[in-house]
Amino acid sequence: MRQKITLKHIAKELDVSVSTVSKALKDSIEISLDTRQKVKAFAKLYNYKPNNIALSLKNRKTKTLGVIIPEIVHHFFTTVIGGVEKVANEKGYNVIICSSNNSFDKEVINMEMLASGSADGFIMSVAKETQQKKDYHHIQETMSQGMPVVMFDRIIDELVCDKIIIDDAKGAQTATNHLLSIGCKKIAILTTVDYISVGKLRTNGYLRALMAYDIPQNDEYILKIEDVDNCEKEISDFLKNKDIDGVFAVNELFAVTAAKVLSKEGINIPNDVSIVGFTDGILSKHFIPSLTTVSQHGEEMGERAAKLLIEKLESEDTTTEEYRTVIIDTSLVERESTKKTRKK
Amino acid sequence: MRQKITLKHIAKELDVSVSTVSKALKDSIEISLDTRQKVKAFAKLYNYKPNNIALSLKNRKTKTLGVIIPEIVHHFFTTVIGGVEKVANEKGYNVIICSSNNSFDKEVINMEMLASGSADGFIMSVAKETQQKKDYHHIQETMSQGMPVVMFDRIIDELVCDKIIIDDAKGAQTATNHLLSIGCKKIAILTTVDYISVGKLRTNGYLRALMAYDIPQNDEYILKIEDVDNCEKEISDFLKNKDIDGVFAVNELFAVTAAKVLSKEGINIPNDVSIVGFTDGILSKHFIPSLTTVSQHGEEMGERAAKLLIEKLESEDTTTEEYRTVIIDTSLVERESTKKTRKK
DNA sequence: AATACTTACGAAAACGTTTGCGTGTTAAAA
DNA sequence: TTTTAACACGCAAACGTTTTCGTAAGTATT
Repeated sequence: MRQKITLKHIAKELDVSVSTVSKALKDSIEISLDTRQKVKAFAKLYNYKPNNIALSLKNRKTKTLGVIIPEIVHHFFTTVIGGVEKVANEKGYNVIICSSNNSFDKEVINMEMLASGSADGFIMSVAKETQQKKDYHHIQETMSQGMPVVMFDRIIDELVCDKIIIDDAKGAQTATNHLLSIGCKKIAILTTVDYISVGKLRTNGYLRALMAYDIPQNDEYILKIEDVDNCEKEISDFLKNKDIDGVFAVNELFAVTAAKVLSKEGINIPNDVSIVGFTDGILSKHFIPSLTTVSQHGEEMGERAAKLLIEKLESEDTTTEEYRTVIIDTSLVERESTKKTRKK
Repeated sequence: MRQKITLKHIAKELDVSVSTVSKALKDSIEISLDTRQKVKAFAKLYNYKPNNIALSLKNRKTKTLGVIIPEIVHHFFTTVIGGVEKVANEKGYNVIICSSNNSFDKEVINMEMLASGSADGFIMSVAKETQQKKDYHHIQETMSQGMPVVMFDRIIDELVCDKIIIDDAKGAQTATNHLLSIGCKKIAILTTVDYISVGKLRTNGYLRALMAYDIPQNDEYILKIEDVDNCEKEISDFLKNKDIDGVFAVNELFAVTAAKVLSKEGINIPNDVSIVGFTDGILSKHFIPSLTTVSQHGEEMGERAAKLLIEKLESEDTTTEEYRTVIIDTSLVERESTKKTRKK
């Protein structure tokens, strides 16, 4: 088993010093052409690759981006990661992904692990538990150590850092507006409990849209779901015999579940009830009927986040603290779960 | 902006040597109780965390597992990652995930990057392109440098290393058998082109099942799909007016697409045609009708792979080369897309 | 022949750890 | 009082790089 080859090995073999080898490999004019060629040939032959760890230590930067997300088995988040990877690779950065599994403790552990030398900066979306506890010491800690953090999607308002978000309220408003514009009057919303920031914002958008149409808020039409894993029963109970003609769901799962339970009761989608979801994932696309939904452009989020982070990392330590919040436009993807717009 | 604190800082502040600090933090009896306490208090106050990079360099191991997968936006692969992360974290390992995007070049780049110091070993499933090119030099190279590699799902038979697979042929045979057992006689298969190893294996399983029932192979019933992104048209053309009563699809997308085009033609599932898919993902679960499918137990694969890799990493360099191939059992998840078994 | 440049290379420090070994101080034993 | 042992700590090397600086030899200039 051939060992990994180092500068030292090459140096010994060629009977020159380590520094000569290093310089030769970088084509330094300090070294004679003859020696340079010899060294390079040897290095190539033995497939020499500089050791990243040693470089990181020396340069005090790792050229890797730490990504912390709440779930790894999740279409939206992986889309974002795709975007991050894309620009990271373009710019010669590595990406380390850790999932917190929505656990506060694991988020802290992962962050500390990555912060102690493994990554130069962070792209993150916080865990549910973190949002509940409102304990952000780990994030503040790493920021105060000079490591930039870019938050996306599930962000923390109180934290001063770069942020990439969509206008959740506006997206929800657009979605609800669409339902209203095709003639829906009695629109239910399937949302999450309030401590999930995006859930709350989307609920606000829904309410705003209603208000603009002079429709009063009716709590009978609002379902806040805590236990996502058992949402089917909750949604079924909620929707049963309810006099509605539209449903806005704050995520994909709620949307298809609604479609499912309504279909089961013989209600036709979209003729009897129109449905709009949030997040343009696999389910929305392939479900029958395919779902009209608000696309969050996850990949773009990832790209922007990575760009922002790398920019920050490479700006020569200007201590000019300046933080940006970029808002990615959502777009409504119209499909079969809503009636066609009448007027056009 | 407080800088990251190092042993040197502590040493200077407390007017002792770096080695004393290091030893004190490890509670070495070489250091007086008094000093130990002072150092530890100080370290705690300033939240000292040893620098991973320096440790990696010193110990010549990173305590990091490199994971390379063909796609990151993919339910099955993320499930596997979930399993890997789980046991890695339990055992104090970090995980770096890179996606090759099914590109050979990117796979090579990622592997070399991780191999040059960032990871101690690999868990990987190779890119489509790699399977086509049959160029495995990068994998062989890293193995010959003493870094263990565990392959899963899309493995390379020619490579001598640990492997975690499912018995694709057997899973496919079980699936086809199930169709046969509920009375299907004319079973089509929707599969991939042959260079995708799992596709080929699953096709073999399908044929074996048919053979056992004395049904001759009929190429009219076999569709090999190259362009996954445009499979709908291909499947639609293939299925149109075909006299079949069962479909076996080698992945989720083919299965739902089949269900979709059949439904559109007014064919009832499962009464007219039963469908069995492969991979138990979101789609199979939530589609209407929900799909009977072969579950690959991705998380378990990930767990086993991580365990195997860590074992290898921690076995004291016994040069006793010994490689294992573990076969994870598949299971058939019966849902609505197949008729109920008659006999019981 | 004396001086001044080139040329081509090596030594050493630095990044942050850990650890074996050496050593000065003090206290105990002879 | 001298020898010995225990104690508490520092030195230095090592991991693999890069880079600044120093310098020996050779070449060119006067």
